[in-house]
Amino acid sequence: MLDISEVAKRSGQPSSTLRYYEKRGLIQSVGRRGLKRTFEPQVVDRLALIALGRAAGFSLTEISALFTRSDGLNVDREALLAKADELDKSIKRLTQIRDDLRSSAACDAPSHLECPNFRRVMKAAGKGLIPPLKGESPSRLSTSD
Amino acid sequence: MLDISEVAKRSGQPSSTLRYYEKRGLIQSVGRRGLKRTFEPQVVDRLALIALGRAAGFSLTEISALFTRSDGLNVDREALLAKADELDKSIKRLTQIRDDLRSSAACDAPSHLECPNFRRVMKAAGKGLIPPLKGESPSRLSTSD
DNA sequence: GTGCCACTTGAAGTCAACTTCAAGTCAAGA
DNA sequence: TCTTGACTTGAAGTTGACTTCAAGTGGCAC
Repeated sequence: MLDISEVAKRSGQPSSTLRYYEKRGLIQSVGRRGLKRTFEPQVVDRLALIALGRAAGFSLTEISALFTRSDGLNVDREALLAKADELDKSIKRLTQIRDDLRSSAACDAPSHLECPNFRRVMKAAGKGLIPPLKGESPSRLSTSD
Repeated sequence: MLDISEVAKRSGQPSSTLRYYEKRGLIQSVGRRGLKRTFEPQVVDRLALIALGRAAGFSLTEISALFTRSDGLNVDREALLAKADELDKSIKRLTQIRDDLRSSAACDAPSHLECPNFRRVMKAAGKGLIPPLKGESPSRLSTSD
């Protein structure tokens, strides 16, 4: 049995997060030693699973659903594949945007507005064909914080 | 000259967003017709530019900075390229996660925890080697809303 | 001239995933 | 025995990008 600080250490999550996850039903403590929560070592694997889900872009709500629909450690394979497909779409779109960004930068028209490529991109962006990545900027993705 | 609802129609952004953008200094109205803001048609291009930036993952603050550092329509090419590089990293990471997700789903070990691939993934995720895509889930990326 | 209705405002609310805070508790070491 | 300090709690705060709200205004059709 592990106490919360041990789980925090092993999972890399602060205990505030662990308490939050427990409140959300993502993990369970098995008892108390005095005031302190006690966790089974297994919870560390579960937290790794949650971290993977978050990395793949699952929301905590989606992750709960996965757990509910599964036996607790084995996750719905269908859902995994569906998420992989979603990621594929994201990747394609990001690739497109990246390329557009590069050709916009490379375009030597006097104004970006006169660059045919840029106009096309803007038209697409304006029409919502490139819906924004809401939330945190992807720069976060490349910083290991 | 366009009024706010015309700009909204042409840009696809609700007028609340336009007012918000103006407050943030991302766009400017040129006058009033009575109470109503008046915009130059050019603002539609600017909004398209903003939409592109958002799609590429720039925050509104970053976009302001780009405008400040540029002449208003031509954007800092360096910044564009830097963002493209950032997107490259994001894409690589998402690709990795996607593949991990697929091999986890395909793995026929009795438990995911016994799948060597899955264990590796979880270890990486747990160690923060795959920092989460915070904010909105990428599913948003594939829905054209 | 008068009523409609799209606009105006600042302030407050929303969402997700946490973090921070203030106040309290309790096992354990000196 | 008493202090220490890591834990506990619920509530409130944070961030970014907006949206929603309540109350007010004014051009324009009738």
